[in-house]
Amino acid sequence: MTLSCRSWKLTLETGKVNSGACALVERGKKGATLIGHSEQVAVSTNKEIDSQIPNYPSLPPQLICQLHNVTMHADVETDEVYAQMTLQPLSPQEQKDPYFPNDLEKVFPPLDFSQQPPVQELVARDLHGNEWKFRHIFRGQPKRHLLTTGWSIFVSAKRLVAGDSVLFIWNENNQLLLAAHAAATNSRFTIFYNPRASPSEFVIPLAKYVKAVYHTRVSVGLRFRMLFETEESSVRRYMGTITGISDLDPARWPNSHWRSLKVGWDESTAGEKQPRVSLWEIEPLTTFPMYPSSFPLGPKRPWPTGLPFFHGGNDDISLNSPLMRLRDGGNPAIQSLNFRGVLQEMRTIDPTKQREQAQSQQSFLQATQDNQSGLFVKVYKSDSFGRTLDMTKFSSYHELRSELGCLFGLEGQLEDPLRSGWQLVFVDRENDVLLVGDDPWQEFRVHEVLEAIRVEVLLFKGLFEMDCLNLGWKSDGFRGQRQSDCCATETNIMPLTKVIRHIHGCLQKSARGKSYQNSQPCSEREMKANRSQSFMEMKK
Amino acid sequence: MTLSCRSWKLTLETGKVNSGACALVERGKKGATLIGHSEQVAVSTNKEIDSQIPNYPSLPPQLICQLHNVTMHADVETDEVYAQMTLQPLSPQEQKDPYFPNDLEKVFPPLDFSQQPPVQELVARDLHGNEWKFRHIFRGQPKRHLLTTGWSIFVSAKRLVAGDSVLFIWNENNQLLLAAHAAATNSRFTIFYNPRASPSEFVIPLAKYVKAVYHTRVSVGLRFRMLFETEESSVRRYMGTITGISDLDPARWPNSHWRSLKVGWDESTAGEKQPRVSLWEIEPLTTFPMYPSSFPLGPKRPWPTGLPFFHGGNDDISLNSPLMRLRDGGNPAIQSLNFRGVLQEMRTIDPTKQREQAQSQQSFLQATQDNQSGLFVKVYKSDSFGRTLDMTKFSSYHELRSELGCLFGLEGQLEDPLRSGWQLVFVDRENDVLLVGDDPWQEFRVHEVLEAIRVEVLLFKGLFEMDCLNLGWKSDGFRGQRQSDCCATETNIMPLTKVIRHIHGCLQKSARGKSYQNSQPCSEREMKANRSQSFMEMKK
DNA sequence: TTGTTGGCTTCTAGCCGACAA
DNA sequence: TTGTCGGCTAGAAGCCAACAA
Repeated sequence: MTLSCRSWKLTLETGKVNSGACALVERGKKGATLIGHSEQVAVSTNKEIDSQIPNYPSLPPQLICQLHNVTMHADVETDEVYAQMTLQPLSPQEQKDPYFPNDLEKVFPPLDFSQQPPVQELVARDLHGNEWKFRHIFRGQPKRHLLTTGWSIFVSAKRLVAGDSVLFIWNENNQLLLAAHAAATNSRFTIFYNPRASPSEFVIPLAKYVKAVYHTRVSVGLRFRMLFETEESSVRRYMGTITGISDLDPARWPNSHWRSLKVGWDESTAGEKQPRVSLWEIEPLTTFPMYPSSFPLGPKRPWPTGLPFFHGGNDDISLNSPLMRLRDGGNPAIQSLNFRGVLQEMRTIDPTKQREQAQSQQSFLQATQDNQSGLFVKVYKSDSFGRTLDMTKFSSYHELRSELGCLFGLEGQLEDPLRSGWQLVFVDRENDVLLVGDDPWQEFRVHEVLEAIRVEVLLFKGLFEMDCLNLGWKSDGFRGQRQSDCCATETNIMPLTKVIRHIHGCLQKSARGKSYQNSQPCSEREMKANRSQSFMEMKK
Repeated sequence: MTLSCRSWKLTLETGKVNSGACALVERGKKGATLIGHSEQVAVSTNKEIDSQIPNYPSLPPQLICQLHNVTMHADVETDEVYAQMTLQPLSPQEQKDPYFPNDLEKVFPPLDFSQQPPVQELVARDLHGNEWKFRHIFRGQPKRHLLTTGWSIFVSAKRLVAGDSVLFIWNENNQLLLAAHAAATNSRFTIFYNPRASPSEFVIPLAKYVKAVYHTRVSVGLRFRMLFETEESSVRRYMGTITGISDLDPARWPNSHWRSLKVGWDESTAGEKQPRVSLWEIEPLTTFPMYPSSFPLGPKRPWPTGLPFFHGGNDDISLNSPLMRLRDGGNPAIQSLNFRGVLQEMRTIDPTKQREQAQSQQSFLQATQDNQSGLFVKVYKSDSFGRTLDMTKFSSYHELRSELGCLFGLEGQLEDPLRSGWQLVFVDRENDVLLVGDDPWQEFRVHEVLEAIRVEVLLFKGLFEMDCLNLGWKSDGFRGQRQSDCCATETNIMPLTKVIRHIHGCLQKSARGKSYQNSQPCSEREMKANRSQSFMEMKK
């Protein structure tokens, strides 16, 4: 279940799961993978008791969860029906789903290989911002990454932050490198949902979410239909037009698809209808490019923006809109990237500055369009200052690359990105990172550059540490139980282009996957056996 | 500062304390001991961001804290001024205050003295309900109580629940035995207060609180004055009448004095005034029995109901009203007890049952009053079922005791409570536990029994383990620092009557007190010195 | 009465490559 | 490729009575 974690009232499950009527089975069967979103029940109902919503500062906008249980309740005072749901974040293994790429990115901070063996202190952070330190070492035969020290403290303290099975690892530049979904024991949480308090659909199947978010192109002006249940439980269709696309709460929950569409309704009677809806609630009237369901998965797949693994949600740079713009299929290169890590490394400008820049750039573009003298964009090299470039001067990618190479002292290197490591990319107004060169030049110049106001062309050479850490929980830390090292997969240091190809490759081998298994705690009995054995040996 | 912990927006203080203007200095100087209360800012302001209020299930309604810092801020959007306060729970030592009895009760679960030395696993719980296990042993020369094992885990994990410096220890009957206020390091927390959002005074001096709560008799019908600040910052008096006394939120915060008075206002212009106020906000017009300030503290002092140490707040039985009913002074016996531990041992009935019982009893009393045939009350012995008793049959306490002794097989024992350990008490509708026998019989029979609907007479023989545990924090758990045992004072096992006399004694020696000192963490330097020393010795 | 110390023991937690699945 | 094991070690954590304040 993917949760757009707006304002869940999270309560830790204290005991056994209740059984009861499952009113939400129609939308997603118990045990099925679902997507859920929430409103602030408290604010809507003005009920004191509902407003005790904890604030997890680093909670990402999406968590992939499984629905375990739904029970229905009625408010004693108002008789309003509400649902209680038990959710459990999915492990990476469980997230293997035809709709998602299987291989989630695996990232480590860079190791100093001059040491033998290479060791580092790995600092991870949980949803509450607590720091957890682990010793990360690269040793063994064959060589492997191990997290040794740190588990016992983490495990013994973990019960205090029950519900936390996610660790985030950041590098020194505050980039999110890794999110380790650990085993789901003790991580269930319960949600209370009052359907009257939230105008939008609350729980929907994951399939519906994925189809809407990744396989539907929406844009301002798009006409759509939307179903509403009437008071008499019958269904009616209302027509409307998309008037805007933006995060409902960009500051707190950037990248949440939850009610990201501003809409206008055709009928005046629909005046009370909510002014914002979610992608999956509407039926677009133009059947614009959607993936045919028979279409093979693989290269044509865009990088899934909504994945929780790249949205820590606790830094300043927001990905304003997560909507993927799909291109024509068949192109083997992945053209659209929305990779927070990349993004952050490329833009170390603080938000205020960024906003100012966007504004000045907007007026600048406005001006240039008025006098038709040129089409200026700013270009940046990742380690130097930006420059202004008139796009009308160029008639091909080659010319552009050549000029940029001169400007930044990278003569020739842009022509061979795979070897040089320098890759020309641009960031559109939706903060998607796109490779320069895949679209025909004219289309790129006119469409891509003109379309967006905040187009920026960037030169980028980034090193990325990849591969997903396979973190299982350690044993439960009971006395006498053994704490063994935790093994993790290898760190790959590679330039952006390789990252892209790597992602590409990952998408292709979608069906195959590694096994994510949690370490089994050693039983008390076994431990005792071990002890008496060594005792016997000593006596000999 | 005593906090009626309604719905603080608690945020952990991450860094240094801000300095700034202290607008609240008029009401309580920085550093002074104050009492604060809060409303749900979120509900009042309808602001989403304010409603993220964590729910601490076991947070008692009062915490005694000290105000460290107040800074004023203004909301960026609305320009509303709000205050940020840094609070710190007081240690037992710091709580020594002329208004409070100095000797807080010291309680341990019973030790099995057949073992030599007696050892037990002590389970404590913090405000979040997390369990902490310690090894409790009684050894040394002279014998003393020590908590040995358990500190390192607690200390290393404590950072996760910063702000928690209170541990509660319960016995197997779910009685609160002990609340250990540990040293305040790392336990500061910050409160944001929006005065516009809460109609009631937010921060008031502790003295004002104590005077209002413990030394003022209020009752329904009482006329009072109350000051209001007008828009022009001048002051006006409004008149009103108390129309009810009840907890604002009996379920979540029983025993909070926060806005416990329902009031009606005289002037129609006062219509917008809040319908509930707190005790300390009003000036009663009848100067009904209040302690003259020169009156010696001691025997006449009722057991302070509002003390945090007996209100864990996380069980089902609520002390519905905390208002003390004061009797005439000069009687050396403490007549009013509101001792959660006592109460719980005596009433193991679950709340639903209790409610049913109260209802049936109500109708029963109604019926008997109609036909005037008797005055029936239920009597209970702590280890057997209740029986119904007609109070009109008795003409003296002696007859009542005699009959009860027969009923429960305690012939003669009720006459000598100090020796037998059996004490006749009753619980009034405010759940106060009162000794039977201190009022004249007629007054008792008519006034006490008839006054309340839910009068219950109980026989009680309870063993209480007393004396306050002197728990200091261990050193901060840094590697290389020594974790030494924690010493605690002795366990006293005594019957209820002795408990009462003990409390009595405690109240008398109000000024004298034991020292509650926290253990000082061993410094890194000292530790190193120690090590090198022993290393040198080894070399010799 | 109680905090601290020295000296001691216990044993967790950690470390490591081997090995097998 | 990765989970677990045996064997090992360092050092934290614990234990205790003595002592001093």
